[in-house]
Amino acid sequence: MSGEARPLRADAQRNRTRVLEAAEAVLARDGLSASMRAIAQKAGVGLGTIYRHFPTQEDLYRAIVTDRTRRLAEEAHTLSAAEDPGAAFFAFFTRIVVNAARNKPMADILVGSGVDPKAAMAEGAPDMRSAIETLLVNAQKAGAVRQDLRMPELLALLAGACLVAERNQWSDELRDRALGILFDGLRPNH
Amino acid sequence: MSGEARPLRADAQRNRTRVLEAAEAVLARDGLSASMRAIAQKAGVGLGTIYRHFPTQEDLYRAIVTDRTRRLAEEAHTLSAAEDPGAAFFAFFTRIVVNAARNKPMADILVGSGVDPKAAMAEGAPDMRSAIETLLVNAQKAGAVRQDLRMPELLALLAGACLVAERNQWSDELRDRALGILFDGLRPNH
DNA sequence: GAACATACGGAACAGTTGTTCCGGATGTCA
DNA sequence: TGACATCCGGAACAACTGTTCCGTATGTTC
Repeated sequence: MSGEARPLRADAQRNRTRVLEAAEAVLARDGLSASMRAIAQKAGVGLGTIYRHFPTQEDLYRAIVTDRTRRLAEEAHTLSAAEDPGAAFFAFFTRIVVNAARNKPMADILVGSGVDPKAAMAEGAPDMRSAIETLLVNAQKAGAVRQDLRMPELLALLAGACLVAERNQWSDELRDRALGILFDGLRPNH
Repeated sequence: MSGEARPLRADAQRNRTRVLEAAEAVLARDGLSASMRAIAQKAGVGLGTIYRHFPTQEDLYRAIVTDRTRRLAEEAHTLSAAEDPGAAFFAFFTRIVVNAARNKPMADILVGSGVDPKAAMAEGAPDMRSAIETLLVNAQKAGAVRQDLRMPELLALLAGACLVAERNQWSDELRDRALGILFDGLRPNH
């Protein structure tokens, strides 16, 4: 119902993207416990400026997380079109974990809309969920993933991998070793 | 060097265990973000009383976490004596995860003495680490666990499982499904 | 039961946090 | 350039946090 919003003033536009960038950096570093003051400082901006653009901390965080999530969901679609189903599935799993290592809040989204109020933060979450589900189903049809694997346990394992990744600074090698073992468990034929 | 400390006054002794019990309960519920006030209230005790017994929040938390850790390490020894190596290994893995679901800080210990200052909290951590290592080596000798599995990735996978367990209230069924898949990855012969 | 060390409770302090508010600066448009 | 809506900065507020302090109460000892 709200018509076309008049374009932002130039400085407002500039500050908005500054805040977004700073928030992304600080969130990546501190996770969901990042403070508004830290973001304001990083952005070289006053506190009021942040609140002018994002009425609430949650609004700001959601803007970022939703964006990340959507981008990942797109990647999933690209992958499932380009590669063979098995490779696409495992590649995307890895992609999410790598992403989580650099974006602390990622894992919290995946644990799902559990008890934690901050967990149900991303509007893009359902998109990503369905993207994952598509990859899973296709990989199973192709025989690259065990038939008895279902979404709940897949998400649980994915979330676990992300949670570890966001806490430790894994070497690439360790990450690959751990994921390799996990992937062996996901494959059929034991 | 400090000689025998005179026994605590009766009420002091009573309050000390009250605090410990309350802290355990609150820590299990709120994790490492539990507040001293919450613990004091749960214990039916003043704030000063807590600080008399535990000079610092970290001291209190460490007392509990260290105790838990030691008990788990003992369990590991018992298991490795009683059961066959493979069963002992997987049983203990499961045991830790179940424990983590009820004791929020557990997982944070396992991620190791990383960046997080609160992670290096438990003095019993090395004990548990070596307990796990023993179980692993024995299970490998018995051929129940793949030979190329080493401690770093094992701890990573274990930590991941614990982190998920402490966040979601898993049904027992989901937990078993997820662990089942993970265990398949840990076994030899693919 | 008196005397004394010990321990208790909770107000008070210092540091966070998210959020609000408003005087003053700044971009925009005639 | 002038006039005005828009936007900015950061002090101030309220609600938290861990921690300190001290008047009071309580257990212990003779």
